Order: sequence, then structure tokens, then C-alpha cells
Amino acid sequence: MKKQVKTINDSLVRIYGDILWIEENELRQSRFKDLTIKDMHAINAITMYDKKKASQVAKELHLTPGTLTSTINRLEKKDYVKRIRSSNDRRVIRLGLTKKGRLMYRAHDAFHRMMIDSFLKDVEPDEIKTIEKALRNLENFLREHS
Amino acid sequence: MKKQVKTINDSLVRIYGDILWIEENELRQSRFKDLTIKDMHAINAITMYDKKKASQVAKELHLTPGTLTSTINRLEKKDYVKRIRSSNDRRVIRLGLTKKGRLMYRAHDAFHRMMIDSFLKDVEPDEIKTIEKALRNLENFLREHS
DNA sequence: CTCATTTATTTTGATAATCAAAGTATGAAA
DNA sequence: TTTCATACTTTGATTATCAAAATAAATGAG
Repeated sequence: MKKQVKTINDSLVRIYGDILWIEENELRQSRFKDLTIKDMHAINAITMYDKKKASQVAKELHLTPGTLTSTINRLEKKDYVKRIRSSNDRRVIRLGLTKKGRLMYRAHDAFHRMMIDSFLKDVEPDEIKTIEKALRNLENFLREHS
Repeated sequence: MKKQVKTINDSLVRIYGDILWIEENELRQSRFKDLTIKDMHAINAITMYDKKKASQVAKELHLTPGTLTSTINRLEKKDYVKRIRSSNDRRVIRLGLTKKGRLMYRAHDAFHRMMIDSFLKDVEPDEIKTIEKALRNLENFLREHS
């Protein structure tokens, strides 16, 4: 592997491992210690904004429907997430966050904002364009491989 | 969250989830279908090059010693990894890859190289400097939070 | 309208990965 | 030596996960 490419690759691999681990630790020390990192990412995917269908969320998280059901059961029991049965189509479950869920969502979002702010420290506006281009490249690559 | 920051954040979150999922699928279709993605990342951390101590690898992967032991047991049984007991200090286990393990390592590396190549498509040399700077920023941020 | 088919979710049963804590073996130091 | 520290392994329990079967609701062909 070309040296520069290898450096960037190793850096990305390290970063992703570390982010998960740090998030897990911060979570354990926070008021939300009844959640695992997977729970947190499920809450993040559900979001405060839409009322997504269960199947949409499963797809985004690359989980089977059955696994999502049990995730939602857990999060509903702990009062982070609520099921809303659709009245148009009574097979469909839409998902929303409770007050506690929204608190968690904002806390997690704040951590990510800090992270991205530091990522972009001393990066000029036109340089940000470069980064956005590279991320788009990567997303296209991944789309081709799905 | 500021719009640009949110876009970059969402992109990174999506990319991370997708990479894991794609790697998992590629693995299942490859000649290495007896491995899970966690196995693959353990092989990647062990590397072809050094003879790292078990405890070093555990640390890099953020696994407890016990979990690493069982990972190594699994990978040794499947003939990807070998234990080498250090003769200086007979408590220490050093880890190496078998021929099959090195094959797997190279295959995984090739996928990552393709990924990074596409990430850097149309990115000029001086723009790469920007990306390296941003990644260093992020690594520093993560180090502060460990 | 009614039965067959499709769709959305849930349930079930089994398996992987993980951790904390206790155990074992070796080395280092007093 | 005896004691303490270090490196790894074992044990027992828990959690997340999947595939496949089950349920329940909507849709569509006749």
C-alpha cells in the first residue's frame, strides 16, 4: 500500500475504533448508563425529527426486523422510545423519542458536534469543500459496493 | 447543529455503518466465510509485520484480555493465527499470522486500499495535506477524551 | 366480496461476542 | 525465599444478533 494511503487508512481505522470506545465510556459515566452504545445509535437513527417506520430504521442500522423489534422493546421499557401505530396502515409502527430519549439524543449530538468542530479546526472554508468532496467520493464507492 | 457540520457528521456516521456492513457481506461471499468481521479486524490488528504481544492487540482493539484469549483460540483453531510463546518472558504470548492469515490480511488490505483510493479521487496533493490535518485534529481530540 | 398473496412486524430458538472476576504461571524485588 | 506484580486463561453470565416461523393487516385477482 502506498505510504500516504496507508497512513490515512490506519488513521481512519484507529479513529473509528476509538470513537466507539470513547462514546461507550462517556455513556457509562453519564446519567444514561442504562444504555449501551448500540442503544444510543438506535436512538440517534430514530431521531427527534421524523416519525420513521420501524423498517426504515432497521435498514439504516443494517439490522434484521427481529433484532430491531427487540431493540425497540428494550428502549421502550426504559422509556427512551415510543411506538406509534400508524392509523393509515395498521401494520406499520412509527417510532418516536420520549422526553428522556430527546435528552439523550441532544447529548449525543453535542458530543458529535464537538468532535466535528475539532475535526475542522484550522480548516479553511474552501478546504472544507475538499473534505466534503472526499466524503462524497467515499459514499459513492460504498454505494457501488452495496 | 450548524448545517455544514451536521452534513459532515451524518456522512461520517453513515459511512462507518456502511463500511462495516459491506465488509461483512464481502466476507460472507469470499473464500474466508468462516470469519466474522470481528475476526477480520483482529487479524488486521495482529498484522503481517510485527509479532505483537497479546496484550498490545487487546488494547488496540479495546478488548479485555479474556475476550482476546477467546478470539485467538477461535482464530488459531481455524488456522489464521498462531501463538508464539516468548522465550525471554514465558508469560508473554506473541501473535503471528499463518499463511492463510496472511492471505486474509492482504485481501482485507486490498479492499481498504480501493476504498482510500476512491476517497482521494480527484483530490490534489495539497488537498491531501488538508485531509491529513483534519484527521490529526480528530485523533488529538480523541486522545484528549480517552 | 373473498380468498390468495404480499407486506410489516413480532416471536422463537440458537449462536457469537463480550465482560468481570477468579485462577494459573511466571518474573521481579525485598 | 516469600511476596507482589504481570500476562494470560478460565469461568459463568449477559447481550446482541440472526434465520425462520408466526401473526396481523392490506391489496388484488377473479
